Amino acid sequence: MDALTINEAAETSGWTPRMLRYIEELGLVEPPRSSGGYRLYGPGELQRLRTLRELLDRFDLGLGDVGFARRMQRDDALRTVVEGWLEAEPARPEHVPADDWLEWEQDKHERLLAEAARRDTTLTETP
Amino acid sequence: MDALTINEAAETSGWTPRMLRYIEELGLVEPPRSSGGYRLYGPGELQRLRTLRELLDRFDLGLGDVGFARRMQRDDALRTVVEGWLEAEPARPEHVPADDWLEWEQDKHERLLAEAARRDTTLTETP
DNA sequence: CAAACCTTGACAGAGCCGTGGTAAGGTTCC
DNA sequence: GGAACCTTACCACGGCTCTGTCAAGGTTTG
Repeated sequence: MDALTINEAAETSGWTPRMLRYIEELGLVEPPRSSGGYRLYGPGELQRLRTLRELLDRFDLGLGDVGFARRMQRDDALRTVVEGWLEAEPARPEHVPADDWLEWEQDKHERLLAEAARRDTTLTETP
Repeated sequence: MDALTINEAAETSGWTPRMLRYIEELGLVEPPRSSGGYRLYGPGELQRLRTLRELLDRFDLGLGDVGFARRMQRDDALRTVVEGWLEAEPARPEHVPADDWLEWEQDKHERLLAEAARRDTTLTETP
């Protein structure tokens, strides 16, 4: 019986029960449930909750930030497109004529977005 | 003279001038400046601004989300720790006794946070 | 079975985010 | 040199995030 109920978990982790429910809603820490529906926080969940707090304090993040990171990690299309966009940031290479560069950029993003679209439809189209 | 000034760039990109300044503030699109301080949007910046809009619409993101992704990409310590935290999420492996698993988890996070600290101090301590 | 706990759902407020506007002043260029 | 543009720096406001609290009802356990 080393699983804590929500109020106990709140006390040991430093979060409030309300926040524990919110954190679960964001998909960050999702404890298993008892047969009656009670959340059961085991050592793993408690550890995650403590390190989560450290993470937020240390880097001044919000729960939403970590939630977004989680989403990026799970959604291949999202991650690919965002990373593609960010990678295109560096200054224009001087050795490539501006026109060609633009064309290359456009092509690249079209490819990325097209790929994302393909995955979307692959996932959603179920006739 | 194929560099547009902020109002022209706003018109062609669909953003408002106010938003272009905000986007720059977030570090997402930082156009070079004229000698007098005017922002100069070249083809590359315009392309980035258009794809940024697409990106936000397509995945229902906020500018803050992309800003956070950018921060993660540039800050090694941040990326390492966040990814480490997220990777620890999967369910407890059944074949590892709970106590050992917890210990392993703690060690892992301590290592990650310690590494982050080391990088911080390496960067900030300049006696 | 009853006390003490848990559940979901709703409302509520403080604070931040995205956005617009405006003012005071500098730059460009005809 | 002056019209038209740009700069930064503020104030403002609707909406969303985070957090608390309460209500109505189900679960656990002595």
